[in-house]
Amino acid sequence: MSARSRVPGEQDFLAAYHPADFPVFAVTVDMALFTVRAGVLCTLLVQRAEHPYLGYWALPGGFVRAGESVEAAARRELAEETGTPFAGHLEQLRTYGDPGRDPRMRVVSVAHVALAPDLPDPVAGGDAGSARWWATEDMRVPGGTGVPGAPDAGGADAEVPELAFDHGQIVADALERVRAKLEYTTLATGFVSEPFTLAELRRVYLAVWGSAPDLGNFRRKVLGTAGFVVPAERSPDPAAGLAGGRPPLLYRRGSASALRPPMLRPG
Amino acid sequence: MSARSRVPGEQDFLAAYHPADFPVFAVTVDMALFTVRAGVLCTLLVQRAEHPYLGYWALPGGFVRAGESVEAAARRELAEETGTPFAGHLEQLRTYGDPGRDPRMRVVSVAHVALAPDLPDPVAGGDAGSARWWATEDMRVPGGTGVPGAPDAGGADAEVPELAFDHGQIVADALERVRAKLEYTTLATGFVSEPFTLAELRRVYLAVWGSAPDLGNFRRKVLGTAGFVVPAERSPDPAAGLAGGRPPLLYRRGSASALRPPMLRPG
DNA sequence: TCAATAGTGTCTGTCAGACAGTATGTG
DNA sequence: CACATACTGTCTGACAGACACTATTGA
Repeated sequence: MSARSRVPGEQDFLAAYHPADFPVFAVTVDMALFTVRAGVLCTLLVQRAEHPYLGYWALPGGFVRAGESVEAAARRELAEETGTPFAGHLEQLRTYGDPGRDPRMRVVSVAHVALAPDLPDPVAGGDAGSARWWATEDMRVPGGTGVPGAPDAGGADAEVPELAFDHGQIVADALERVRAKLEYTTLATGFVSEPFTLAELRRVYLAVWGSAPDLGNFRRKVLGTAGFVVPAERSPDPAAGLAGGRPPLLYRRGSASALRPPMLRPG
Repeated sequence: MSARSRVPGEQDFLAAYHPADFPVFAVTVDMALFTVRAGVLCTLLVQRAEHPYLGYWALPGGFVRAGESVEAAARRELAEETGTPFAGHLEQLRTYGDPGRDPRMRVVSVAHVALAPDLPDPVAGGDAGSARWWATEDMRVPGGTGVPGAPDAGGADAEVPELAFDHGQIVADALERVRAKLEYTTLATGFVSEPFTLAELRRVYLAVWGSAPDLGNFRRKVLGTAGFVVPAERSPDPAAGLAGGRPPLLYRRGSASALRPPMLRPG
């Protein structure tokens, strides 16, 4: 950027520049926000209160504002939905820009994946008529089979949301991204709040993959990977004593992010 | 999509809809196109003939047209640069949309990664002043160290292009994507033209990673992975006899796309 | 016969899958 | 004590790293 000023004539050019005839787009962000609640992988959806797709469920999102970066727009939307500055993991997924995906006008949406530990029920208000967590397993998603084998949140005849726009495809792509990153990164720690036990961390894999790695092998992999987790002080927490059994050791997230070699999904 | 028409009032709403006051963007595609030429990983750049960044080198790309999908725009740009419909691998990389990345107006660019075997020198003409292949190793890229150990195309004091916009960052991200995908997919076969030898395929890894896997282990992995490559008929090609030595077996791309477990980079 | 390229065999360590066992808490 | 949860040990097979070896061509 700093080297640009040395091009002769550029300032004059820019001063005289007027946008030419190119197509005009709206740019939005859509957030596939995941959390694990009671052992079930959940996705946040909002029910549309306006046309098009009135009454359908959609990913939270909105327009990118003038002067606002795409990532800033994503964080703003997350903060609006959760009521606090977003502290979890956020990454870009991909951009969906087919003509006709929004019947109003030409919109390209930069979809993101976000995840955080055990988020509360969404705050009321906002531009959405209503917002709630849905078990990702229950969402009818293109090519997706849900999460077979995971604890069932709503039974076989649970409600299923009808998704607006191409948001079913976005959820499917986001879910596959999260499943894949659990294999070769330490992303799973982003689903648990600190301090956490290894059993809690393993239940994240169960919720996301639908099956958990063998207990012993899982412990060996996690504890044998430098920086995956670090021991935490044993809290004098008596509230955890609701279940009889040996009290578990506690851990916090480590500094490592990659897993080499990866932890492969069973099956 | 077909279920939408059942929402009462939607057609009326859309008929009366006028775009509200939201920011207006231009949407472009930028193509990080890779090929291997004479054992060297190369990237196509075009020299800008206009402000801003006049004289700087940029990734080929352009505006997405009205009614055109983002992927169609990417394929159109590739065809314009190479002179033929693009037959290689194409995938979306990520979207770059920081305000200020283009001084003229607000632009979000959907960057793509493309690769193909041994592409020829670019065709003259087009909107670019000139286009040429650059050794990816020679490109000054944020956080990048080039490809140490690979055959050197231009010597230690080779020319280095100065990149326009944030294209240095895009090239760095694209290179890392390709390097990573060589580990867990069969993407490397997209760099060689059929039929190919295992030595040629291995030289792809050398060019992209800067170091090649051990010969014996590489053959074991490739031939032991069902669908990575399939044997081709031994061509009666006498032109290949320019070098003394045992004539190699020939292969074609197989149907497999994933490598489980992956082939890890050395180092 | 030599040089040059292609291809094979094998030893070894690492690590994941499978699963049986031990430890430590509560009622 | 039984019981529940947490944690450890170990056998085995798959596979990658390292490297020595054989094969087939042309000059």
